[in-house]
Amino acid sequence: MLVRIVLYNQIFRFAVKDRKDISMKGKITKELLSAGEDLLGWYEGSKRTFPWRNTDDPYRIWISEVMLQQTQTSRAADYYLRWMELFPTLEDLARATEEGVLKAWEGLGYYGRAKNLLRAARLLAEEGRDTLPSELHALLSLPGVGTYTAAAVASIAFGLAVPALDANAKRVFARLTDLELPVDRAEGEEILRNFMGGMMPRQKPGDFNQAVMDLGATVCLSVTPSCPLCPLRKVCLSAERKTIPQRPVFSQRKKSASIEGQLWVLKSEGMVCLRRRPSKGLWADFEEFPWSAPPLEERVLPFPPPAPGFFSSLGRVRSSFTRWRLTLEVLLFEGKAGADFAPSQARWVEGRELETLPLPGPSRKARELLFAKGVISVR
DNA sequence: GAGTCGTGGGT
DNA sequence: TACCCAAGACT
Repeated sequence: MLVRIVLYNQIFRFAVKDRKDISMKGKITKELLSAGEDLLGWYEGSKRTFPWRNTDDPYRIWISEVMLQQTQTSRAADYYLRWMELFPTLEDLARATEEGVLKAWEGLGYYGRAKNLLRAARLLAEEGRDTLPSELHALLSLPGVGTYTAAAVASIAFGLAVPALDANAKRVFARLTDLELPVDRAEGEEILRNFMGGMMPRQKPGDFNQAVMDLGATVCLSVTPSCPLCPLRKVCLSAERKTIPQRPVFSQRKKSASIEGQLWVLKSEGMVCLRRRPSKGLWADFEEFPWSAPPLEERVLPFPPPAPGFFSSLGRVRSSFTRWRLTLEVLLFEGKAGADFAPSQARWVEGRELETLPLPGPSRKARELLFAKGVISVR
């Protein structure tokens, strides 16, 4: 709760206070404020079109913002449209099942987001609400809503003047201020959030936040920025000093490691064998084909591995998360359950059930292999 | 603060 | 191929 209050104070300053206390090596000047207006003008002519920009429904904006956490817009669009057909309102979502929500989220990653959406919808429904609250602190109290998402929803759906500091905004303002501090640490973030909040025009905060993101996604690119096209080039300290390629600065990038292993598809009379994952950690609560990739995951398999000679390889599937790059060989065992293999802590499901079951990445790709190779015939 | 949590496209 | 990284939140 304390954390929530601190976050709340961090972004709430800009909803109530003036353009003071900008802890930049410079201040919010008239030129900068004017540039902010220029950016709004640029946005009017250059903004991207997305399905979530056709609405002012706070529920829809909330869903889109959560889907877009660490996710590129091009991937979220289809999921958003499908989600709105399945769960068009907050009440619909509150009545949904977790399996239904996870199935709708399947393939989008960070599945805690979907679980949190459901939790939040149920919490709000219990309070008798039919839409999102408009107060910043109430938004922040929802599971899965942090500083960025609260500010985005508050500004876009409710017109509150709070800066939504996402990765795009960090890049844009780290360059504008030529910030040498890392943008993934509290000190750097605080400076950038102050700067952005100070520069933000008070009349269209939602448009301003989205303008910054669009600028970061189409002009102020990470590797190949188009500075000549930038409406902020005249006030960009980094462009002036030719430090664009060095901005923004990140504190640490951890290296990743490759791991190889095997994934087993046990098939017996049209049925396949799945196990359930633990309720915490990676792919929590999902069912999946059993796999092993020591030393990353040395879990007890639900069966003694079948004798060699009865299997065929269907190909490889890849998946990466945190600092691991996982490659699994998909091995198919066809035989008779009980005789050729005897799973213990697993369940058998009909092949066609795989379609409706939410599966984690490797199992999802293995399922596609099964369908593609006609091992299981549905569709 | 540092780790964890997914995925697929871009270079 | 082997990286990088994107509309972050949580523990």
